[in-house]
Amino acid sequence: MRANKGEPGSKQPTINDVAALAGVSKKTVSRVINRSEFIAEKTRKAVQDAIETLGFVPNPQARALAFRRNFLIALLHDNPNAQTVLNFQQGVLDAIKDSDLALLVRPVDRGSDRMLEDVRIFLEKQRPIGAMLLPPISENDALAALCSELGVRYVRVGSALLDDAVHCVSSNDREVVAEAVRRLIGLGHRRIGFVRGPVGFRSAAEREEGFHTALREAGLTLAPNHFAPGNYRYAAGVEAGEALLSLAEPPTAVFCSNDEMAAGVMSVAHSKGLSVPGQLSIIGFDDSPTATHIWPALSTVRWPIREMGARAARTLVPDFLDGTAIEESPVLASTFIERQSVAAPAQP
Amino acid sequence: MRANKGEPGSKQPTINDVAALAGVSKKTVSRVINRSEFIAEKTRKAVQDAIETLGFVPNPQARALAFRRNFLIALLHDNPNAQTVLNFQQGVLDAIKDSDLALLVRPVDRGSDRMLEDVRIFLEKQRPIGAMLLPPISENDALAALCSELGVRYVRVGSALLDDAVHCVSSNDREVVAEAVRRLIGLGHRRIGFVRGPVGFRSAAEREEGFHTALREAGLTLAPNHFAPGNYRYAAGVEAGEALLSLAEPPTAVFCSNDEMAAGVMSVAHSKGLSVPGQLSIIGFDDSPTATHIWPALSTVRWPIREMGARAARTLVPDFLDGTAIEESPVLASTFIERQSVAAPAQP
DNA sequence: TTGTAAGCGTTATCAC
DNA sequence: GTGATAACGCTTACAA
Repeated sequence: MRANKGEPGSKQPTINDVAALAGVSKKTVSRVINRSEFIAEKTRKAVQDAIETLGFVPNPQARALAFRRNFLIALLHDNPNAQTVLNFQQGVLDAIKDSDLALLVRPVDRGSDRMLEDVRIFLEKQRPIGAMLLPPISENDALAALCSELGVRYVRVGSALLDDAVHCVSSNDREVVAEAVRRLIGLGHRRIGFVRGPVGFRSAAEREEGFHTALREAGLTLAPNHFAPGNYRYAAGVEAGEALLSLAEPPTAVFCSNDEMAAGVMSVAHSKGLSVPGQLSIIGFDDSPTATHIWPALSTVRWPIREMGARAARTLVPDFLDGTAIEESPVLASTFIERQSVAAPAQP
Repeated sequence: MRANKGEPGSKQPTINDVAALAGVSKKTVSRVINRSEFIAEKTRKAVQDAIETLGFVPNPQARALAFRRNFLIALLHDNPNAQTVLNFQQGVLDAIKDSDLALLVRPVDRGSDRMLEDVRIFLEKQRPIGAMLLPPISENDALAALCSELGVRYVRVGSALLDDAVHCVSSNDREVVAEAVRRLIGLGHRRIGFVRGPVGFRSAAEREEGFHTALREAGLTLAPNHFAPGNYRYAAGVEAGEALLSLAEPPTAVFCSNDEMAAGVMSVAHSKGLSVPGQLSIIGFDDSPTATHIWPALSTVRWPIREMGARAARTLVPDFLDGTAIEESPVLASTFIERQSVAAPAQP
C-alpha cells in the first residue's frame, strides 16, 4: 500500500499521495497535519486514515522551508560537566518526545573570542526555533542578546534568576547550600572551611552567599584561612585540601562548591590519614557520579538537572508541547542529600 | 550592505540576491557554494565577493529539500556513561567543525521493544546523512540493517570489529586488558580476581578474553570463586567486592571491567580496612572521571573515545570533510594507565 | 563554462 | 470548509 512511485519502498509517500488517496487537496492534508480547527471532522478522519494507510511522515525539511523555521531546538553549552549536560539533554528529550521537535547539540568555547561569531553562524545556519543556554554561558548577556536579534527564542539555565521568567530556569543554590551548612552547624561544627567555585561564575557566587548566610545566622564567621579559592576542578580541591588541612587549627568540616573539588579534599584527608567523617566532614554540590563512587559516599546537593531540562524545553516552546502552562515558577528546588561524609566533630 | 528586502536585518539574503549582485545566474552561485570544478576562477571570485558582501549563508533547509537529504549526522546512544557520550560528541564536533554538518543527538532505549520503530521514525523524519551508533546499541545488527534500508549511512563503534571497516570504528579492548593483567602478573600477583561486564555486551566479552589471555600466557587460571559477574554499575562492584574480599583466600588483585565497578570494589576494601594497593591492587577500565576522583587514584585503561568520535565522523562522511582518506585502520589503540591503585602483592 | 526551466514537499494567500 | 496557485531557497536535469 505504499506510494506508486516505482520500486517498493524507494520513496516516502508525500502529501500529494495522501491527498489523492483521501480525495482532497493537499492543503487540506496540510491542515490536518497542522491541527487546523477549520476542518470538518469527517474530512479529518478521511485524511487521517490515508496518512495511516500510507505511513506518511511529513518531510521536516519541506516544512522548515515553508515555515522559514526549523523544527529544531538547540542546546548550547560549554561542557561544564558531562553528567550535567547529558542529564539536561535527557530532560529536554523527555519533554519533546511526542512533538515534532528534534534536539541539536552545540558545545561552544567560552574562552574563544570568536565564540559569539561562531554561535551566530550556527544559529543563522540551523535556524532553530530556540536555544537553551547552560551555565556558565547562560550568564553571558551578549549571547542572549544575539538570540533575540536573530529571532531565536532562548532560555537561560542558572543557579539564580538570570533573566525574566520566560527566559529563565533556575535552581535555588543559595538556599540549599545554607541548608546544608546549617546541618553542619547543627552537628556542632564551628570551624567550617569553604572551597569556592571559579571567579565570575554566578553559581559560585550564589553558593558562597548561601554559605555565609548560614554562618551569619549562627553568629559564626569564616576565618580567612579557612577560605580556599577553586575552579570546580579536582586539582583545585586537592590544593584547597592541602592548604586547609595543614593549618594548625584546621576546619572540622569543609563545604566544597562542587563534588569534584570535594573529592580532591577527601583524597588529601585520606593521604594525611584523617578519617572522614570522624575527623573531617565534607559536603559537595552536584550529586555527580563521583559523589557516590568515592569512599565514604559524599553528602551533596542534588540539582534537579533533568527536570530543569524538561522545564527549559517547555518554557522555550510551550506552543509545540501540548501548551503546558508556563504558570509554573521557573525555580526548581535542589535538595541536600546526606551520606556518609558528614558527622559530628570529634571532641576536642 | 544587506539585501534590499525592506527593514534592515529583516531577511537573510538569498541565492538570488547574490546572483543579482554578482551578475550571474543562481545556478552559478550554487556551483560556487557546492565547490563545483566547472567554473571559471574569475566567476568564482566575483561570486565569493558577493557572498561576503551580503553575508550570505545558504539556507540549509532549502538545500536539504533539494538534496532530499539533511546536512545532519546523528548520534544514537543508550547513555552507557555520560562522559563517554560527551567525549564522543566532542570528537565528532571536532571533525565536523569546518563543514556544513550539524550533529543531532538521539538517545534510544535499548530495553524498549519499540526501539527499532522509534529509530525508524526518527531517521525517516530527520533524514540525516548518517548515524553513528555507540555501544552497546552498536552491536545490534537490526539497527544497522535499518540504516541500510533507509539509505542512512552508519558507523558502529565498538570494542572490536563489529562490521566491515567502512562501517566500523573500534578500540582494542582485548589486547590492552591483556597488557594490564600482564602488569599485575609481572608484579608478582598470582591470585587475580575478575569482575565481568554485563552478559551480552561485546565489550564485556572482549575484556574477559583479554584477561584470560594474559593468565593463560603465564600458566595461571582463574579460580571459579575469583570470578564475579557484574553490569558496569557501582553497586555490582560493591557486590563483587563483598564476595571476593570475604574469601578465605581472597585475590591480591582484581581486574574490573570498568571504573565504576572498580570504585565499588575499592569502597569495600576501604570499609574492610584493607589498604589499596598494599593489600589489594585494583584496575579498572574507561579512565572515567571517577578513576582520578577516588582515592587512591585508579589504574585503568584509557579508551581514545574523543578520537574515536572524530574518526567515526570521518568514516561516516569523508566526502563532507575534506576527503580525509579512510585508509586509516578502524582500530584505535587504548592505553593502560598506571596510577596508585596497583603495587606488588604483600609478602604472604 | 554558464544559464534556463522544472522540480523538491510543504505552507500561505485568497478566492470559492 | 476547501482548493487552486504561488511561494519558500536551493539543486538537478538539460541546453546553450
